[in-house]
Amino acid sequence: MQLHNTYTGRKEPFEPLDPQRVTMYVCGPTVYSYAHIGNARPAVVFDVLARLLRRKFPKVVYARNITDIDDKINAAAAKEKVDISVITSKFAAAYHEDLAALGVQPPDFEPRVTEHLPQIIKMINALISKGHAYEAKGHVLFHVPSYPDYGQLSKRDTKELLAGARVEVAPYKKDPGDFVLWKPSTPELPGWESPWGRGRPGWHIECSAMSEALLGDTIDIHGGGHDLIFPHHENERAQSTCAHGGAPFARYWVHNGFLLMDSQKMAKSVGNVLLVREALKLGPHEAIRLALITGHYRQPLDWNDDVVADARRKLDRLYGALRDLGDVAPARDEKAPQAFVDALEDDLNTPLALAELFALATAANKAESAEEKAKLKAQMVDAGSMMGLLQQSPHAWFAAAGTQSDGIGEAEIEALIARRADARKAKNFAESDRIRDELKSKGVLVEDGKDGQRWRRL
RNA sequence: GGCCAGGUGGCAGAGUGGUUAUGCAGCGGACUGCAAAUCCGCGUACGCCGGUUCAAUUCCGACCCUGGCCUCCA
Repeated sequence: MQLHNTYTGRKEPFEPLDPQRVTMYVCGPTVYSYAHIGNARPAVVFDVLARLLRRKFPKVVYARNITDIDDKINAAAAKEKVDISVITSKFAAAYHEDLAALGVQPPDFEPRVTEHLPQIIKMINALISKGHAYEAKGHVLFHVPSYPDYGQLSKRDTKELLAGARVEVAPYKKDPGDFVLWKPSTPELPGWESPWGRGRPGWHIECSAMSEALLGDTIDIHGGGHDLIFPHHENERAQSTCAHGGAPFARYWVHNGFLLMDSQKMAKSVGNVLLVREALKLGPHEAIRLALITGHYRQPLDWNDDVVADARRKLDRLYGALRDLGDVAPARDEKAPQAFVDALEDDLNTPLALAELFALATAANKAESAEEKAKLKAQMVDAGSMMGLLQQSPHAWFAAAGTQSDGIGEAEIEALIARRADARKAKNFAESDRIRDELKSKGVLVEDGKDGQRWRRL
């Protein structure tokens, strides 16, 4: 299996430190608002990776944090005049709903910052005692020059790092690049007691501390969005490596590409933010998921109205093939074909894997023997499960996939189809076509097959 | 300005130093009462300019364009 490592800039053979146990940490959301479709991309991408790893290795420990201490959360709570836990529990629940709708399996651990203050404080203490951090005016700062390797992950030269920077340097910093591990809270802000007074952790230290607490000093895979490489992951790397006496932090750094909205950055200021819950209304949930993995995870993904429609038509074909296989029981012990697995194992090449899945669909459409059909059905369903697709019945897909819902029920559809079938038997094609048009006007397409009629919502 | 990622046929999107990606859309045929679905067949592609090579979309260099990051945005 190959995985692209941001650190080396290359695709490398993936071998976990412990062949029995793969550890993966992915940066999760800050829960101050609803997740947008760009937030969903890493969740889905690393879900596919986790599914693949679970097949290949005896044990996978996957942690994805929830950041529930943050200035944006504080701002949202202050605005609503509630405790931050009201905000964070609301949006954490919404996040779970959104991901569940996208077929994302829960990670093994979902650590929260509020539950790891002791570990965070302990790690900051370790950094101070090792000379990598210092206290200044109630803040604790990581001293970047104490870690000569700083900048290696993001390929940045620390000397030039601040040349074009857009922030003012706080006067208490020993070095302009030093970043906050702990900062003081004012009485009205949430805060936690620490050796440096009442305050709250910086953003980067939490991931280092939670990763250490759950997965150990060195983890196999650290994932997240491309935009997290700097400063977040660079800083995590510095913190963890220094706190652990030089032990490597993450062995493979994996980053998904950015999602663009109509070729533009998705941002509140542009007004083009698409929330996951809004996206889920654009089409079947499975189509939204597929749209997120239609391209390779490292490529930029340009979201627009067409990507969902496109994904839906792809699923129409795949489910159509499954439907045509009929009631045959999937063959036992028949798994996803090697070519499909190979595609995923080649740095999670979902587009190529998808092409293999379409090859199976074409073969299924041509299959004649029951044996062949049983085999292909099992292969398709198993391959689908590796990507979190094709896990519902074809009937459910075609009955629900429509967006032109006008409330016509299945019983009514079946009744009309029965009447139409009678008309066809009587060669009354005018009546047959009239009923077909009537159904179509209600968003239902009828298809005549050898064994009777089928229908789907448009 | 620095660093990173990308520019493939109508659209989406893989891949490769010389031979089919795949899907959607389109066209022709089969099938069908007509459709739909399905099957068969078809189409032109690799940003621009040089270089290496017998041969480059694929390697190298320059250039153009797009996007991201440059202290808390996945």
